[in-house]
This record gives sequence, C-alpha cells and structure tokens, in this order.
Amino acid sequence: MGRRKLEIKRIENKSSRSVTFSKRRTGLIKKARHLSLLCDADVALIVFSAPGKLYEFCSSATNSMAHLLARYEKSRLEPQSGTIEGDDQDLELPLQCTKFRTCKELLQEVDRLVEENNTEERSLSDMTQLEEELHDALVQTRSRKTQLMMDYISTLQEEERKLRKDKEETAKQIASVEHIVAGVDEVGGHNDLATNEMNSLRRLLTLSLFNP
Amino acid sequence: MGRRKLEIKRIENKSSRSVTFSKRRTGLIKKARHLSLLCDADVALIVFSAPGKLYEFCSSATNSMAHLLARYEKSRLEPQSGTIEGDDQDLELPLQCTKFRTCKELLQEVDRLVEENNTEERSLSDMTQLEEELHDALVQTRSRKTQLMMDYISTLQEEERKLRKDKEETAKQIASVEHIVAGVDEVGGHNDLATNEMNSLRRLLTLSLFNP
DNA sequence: AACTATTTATAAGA
DNA sequence: TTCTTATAAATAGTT
Repeated sequence: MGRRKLEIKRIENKSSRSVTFSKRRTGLIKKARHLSLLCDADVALIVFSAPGKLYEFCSSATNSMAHLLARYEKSRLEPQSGTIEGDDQDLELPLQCTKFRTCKELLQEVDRLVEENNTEERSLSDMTQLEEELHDALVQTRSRKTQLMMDYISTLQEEERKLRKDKEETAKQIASVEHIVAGVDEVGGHNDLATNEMNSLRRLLTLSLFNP
Repeated sequence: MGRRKLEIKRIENKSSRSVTFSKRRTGLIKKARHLSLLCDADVALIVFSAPGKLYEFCSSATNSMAHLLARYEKSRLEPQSGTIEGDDQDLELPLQCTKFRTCKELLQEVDRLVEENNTEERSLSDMTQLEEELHDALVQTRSRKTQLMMDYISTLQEEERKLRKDKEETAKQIASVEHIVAGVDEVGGHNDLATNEMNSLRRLLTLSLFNP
C-alpha cells in the first residue's frame, strides 16, 4: 500500500528499512489495539528492532504484560484449544531422504526449461510440477537433516543422563564412607596421630559431599 | 476499511465480532510477519480470543517464542537502549528467518499465477522469480533451524564437559582420602573393631575410585 | 514530517 | 463459512 508494490523480503537500504520499520511498527501496534478493543481480545505484542530496541503493546493495564505472558505459558502447556500459527508443518512428512544434488538438478532443469521453452504452452505446467518437486525435495532434505540432528541431540542427552547418574552414585558412596568414618571415630581415637588423620579425612569427605 | 467506517469500540453483535476477530487476527499476524521480514526485526505476538483460545506468532524458528520472551524479560530489567553497532551493517546478516507459511503463500501465488496468466507471456519469468523466492525461503528457514539446533547442541556439549570435570575432581578427592586412610592404617589398628571398619572403608573407597 | 498515489485490509453483502 | 466488492486504512516513495 504505497506508491508501488513492495516485495516482502528484507529491505536492503538501511534508511528505507528504518523508516519502514517505524511506520509499520506504529501501524502494527495500532491494529493490535483495534483488535483488542473491537473484539474483546487480549493481545500482547513485542517487537525488537534490528539494533535491539524494544517496543511493546499489551491490551490490558500497565503491568498486565506479565499476566498475559503467564497465561500464555499456561496455555502452551495444556494445548487443548490453542491454535498455533506459523509453526513448521513438515515434521510429519515421511523422512525419505532426497539428496541435495537432486535439488540442484531440479534447479538446473528449471533453468533449462525457462530458456528452451520460452514460448511453449506446456512449459507452465512443467514449471509447476518441477517447482513442486523442488519444494518437496527441499522439505525432505531438511526433514532428514532435522532427524539426524534430533538423533544426535538424543545421544547427547542420554550421555548427560548417564553422567548425572554416575555422579549420584558417587555421592552415595561418599556418604557411606562418611558414615563408617563416623563409626571409626566413636570406637577408635586412642592414638593422637590417628585421630588427627581421621579429622582430616572427615574434612575431606565433607568437602567431597558438599562440592560434588 | 470496509463498506463503512467502523468505530473502534467493542462490537456488540456476537457474530460480527467473531467474524471481525477472525479477519483482523489473520491480518495482524500477517503484518507482524511482514514487519519482521522487511525490517529484520524480532516480533512476538500473542492473542487470546474472548473465549480464551490462543493464537500466536513468532518471527523466529519453531521454539523461539520462549527465547524471545526471555529476551523481553531481560530487556525490561535493563532498559539500556539496545543500540550497539554504529558500524555497517549487512555483512553479518545472521540467517534472517522466513516462516514456512511464506512458502505456503508463495505456493499459493504460484497456483494463482498459473491459473490467471495461463496465456500471458510474462508468467514464465514470474514463475521463475517465485520459484527462486520459494527456494530461498526454504533454505533460509532450514538454515535458521539448523542454527538453533547447533546452539542447543553446543549447550549440551558444554554441560557434558562440566559434568566430566566434576567427575575428575571428585575422583581426585577420593584419591586423597584413600591416601590418608592408608596412613591411618599404618599408625592405628590397635582396636579390632576399628580395624574391621577401616577395611570396609578401604574397600568402599577402592570401589569408588574404580567405578567412578 | 507531510503528502499522495497505490496497495492492502476488511465490513457488509451474497 | 467462504467469496465478492466497495470502501477505509496503511504506507512507499516523494517533497
């Protein structure tokens, strides 16, 4: 809505980008307010400019942003009725792997068709089909990659779990040792040197226990 | 912006209110997305309908709403304006995210063009451009997601490193304890009960050392 | 900051 | 609900 149609992609010119940010941010907040007023909805809007400056809107009173965010967290945990916008929708795709080379080939094929069939009728449907294949190939590749990374993350988490378990185990053993040392202390202690050493030992064990 | 000017106050007719909510919510999310794309901004939008249904938008990848909200909390606490870089500019572009829905829109646009411009000359180049945009959008989304997962993997690795270090530390402390116990053994040992306990203790410590 | 030609969003109607 | 259309609103480029 301006002098000419604007492609929705990053505005490269820094000055234009800044001006557009200012205008559209204002407009966005205005529309958020109108939505909440007209439709009795609760709206929270947070915007960080590229340099990191914060702008915010919240439909209710001053400190209600916190309330709304808390409500949001709660609502996320029990997703009975929540519709989620803009999330990835492709995770469920069959993870059949398509090589990235296929994408390159598809792109090349697209280029070839564009140049060769510039006037032919059927090129459009060809293009469409190729475009779909390209899309699928990309999505599948991404999904495959995601799967691999998820697997790796699982491995790391499992390893972490084991390490934590080991740590607990060690702590228990140290506790046992301390218990026995306490016993030794009661029945022994005739020898001054031994007593001194036992005290050192107790100190160390206590240290181990409380700085595991 | 419709057949007549609308006062900005609660729409009393329930049905109209619901329809307006649906339309304006869609529009608001679209504009939030456009702002983030055009101006490289981070945007979080949360909307609860009057009946309490949740709708949300976040400019970054899948689970980044949490990140953005955390950033918001942080930014509230230390309201130094976030402007840091006076320096130029576009070289470091950290994988600006394009939502998957953009791809959907692109696909729809492709469909529209295919149907509308079935005979027009310029449709082919339009198609090509759209196809490129689609490709870019997919690649960018994937890159962003990859980045987030890499970050998470780094975190996990760091945590693992710390745990391993702790483990070493504990092993060292146990070794010290064993050394002292050996000393106690030499000078002490007059009391049978104490000697027995010390043996148990040595066994336990050996166990701890070799099954850390 | 204003202006204004255009695009975009949407209120009401079908 | 979904689509259509007349109109209001937002805004891109200009001054």
